[in-house]
Amino acid sequence: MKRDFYHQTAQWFHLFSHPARLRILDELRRDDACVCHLQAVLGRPQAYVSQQLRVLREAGVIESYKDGLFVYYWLADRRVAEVLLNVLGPAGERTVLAGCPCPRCRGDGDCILTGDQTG
Amino acid sequence: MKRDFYHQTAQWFHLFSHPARLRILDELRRDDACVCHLQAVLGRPQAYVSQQLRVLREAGVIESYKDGLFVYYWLADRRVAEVLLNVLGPAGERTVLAGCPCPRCRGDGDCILTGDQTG
DNA sequence: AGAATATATGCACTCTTTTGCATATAGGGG
DNA sequence: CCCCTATATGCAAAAGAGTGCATATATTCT
Repeated sequence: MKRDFYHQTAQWFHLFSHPARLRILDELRRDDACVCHLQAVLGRPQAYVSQQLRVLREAGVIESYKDGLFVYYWLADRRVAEVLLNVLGPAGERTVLAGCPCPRCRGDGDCILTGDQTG
Repeated sequence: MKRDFYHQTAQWFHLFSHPARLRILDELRRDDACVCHLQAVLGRPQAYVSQQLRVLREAGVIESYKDGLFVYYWLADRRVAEVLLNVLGPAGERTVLAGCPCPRCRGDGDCILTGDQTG
C-alpha cells in the first residue's frame, strides 16, 4: 500500500537524520572502514559506534566483512551515495587520523596513496 | 566547524524521516497545495497537518502565500525536489480527491482524478 | 590455555518527538 | 456585527530515539 511506502521511505531517511550515522555514511562512501577507524573519526566510544553501525546494518544500507580481528563496513545501498552526493557534494578523501589504530591508517596498507592521486 | 555541518545536515534530513512530512513534500513537488488539500491527502486532522507544515516552514524548506481563506504552500528548497527525485523517482501527477474542498480540486477543470483515497 | 585486542549486544536512563485535543486567529458572506 | 470556514498555536500525555555502561563474543598471539 502507498502508506507503507512513505512509512518505509521515511524510515530510510531516518538513517541520515543523525550526525554520527551521517558522518559514518559519508566516510563509507569514500572507502570501506573498520570500526576502530570510525571510532577515531567520530571520537566516540567503541560501543557507541557499534550501535550506530547496527542500526545501519539492520536497515540494509551497509554490510560488513571480516579480516582477522577487524570488521570492515561498506556501503551496500547505492542510493545512499547518490543522495549524499546531492546534498553533501562530492566525497572528499578518506579521513586519516594519527591516533587511529586501524591497519589502513597506520600505513600497513598505505590506502591513502592508492587510487586517484590528483596531486 | 565540521561537527556542526553534519549536525545541521542531519537536522535537514530529519524533515524527510516522517511519513506525513515526506508525503507532504512529495505532494508539494508536484504542485503548490493548500492546507485542506494536504489534509485530504493525508487523511489526518487539520491541526495535525498544520503542525507538520510548521516544522517544514520553520526549517525553511517550504513557504506559503495566502489567497483569501486559503494558505498555499510550495517547495522553497531546491534540494528537496532533487533528493526526492533520487529516492522516490519522478514526481507523479497532482493528487486529486473527491472529498477535497480546496479550489484546485473542485472542478476548475485543472485536475485529473486519481483514485488515491486515504483512510 | 590465558591474555590482549576488536567488535557486538543488552539494558536502563534520559531527552526529544509525536500526536491528540482544546482553542485562538483571520478572512468572507449575510 | 455575527457566523462559518480555513488555518495556526499551545499544551500535555504517549511513544520513540539517543546514550552510557557493563559485559559478551571472536580472533590472534604467546
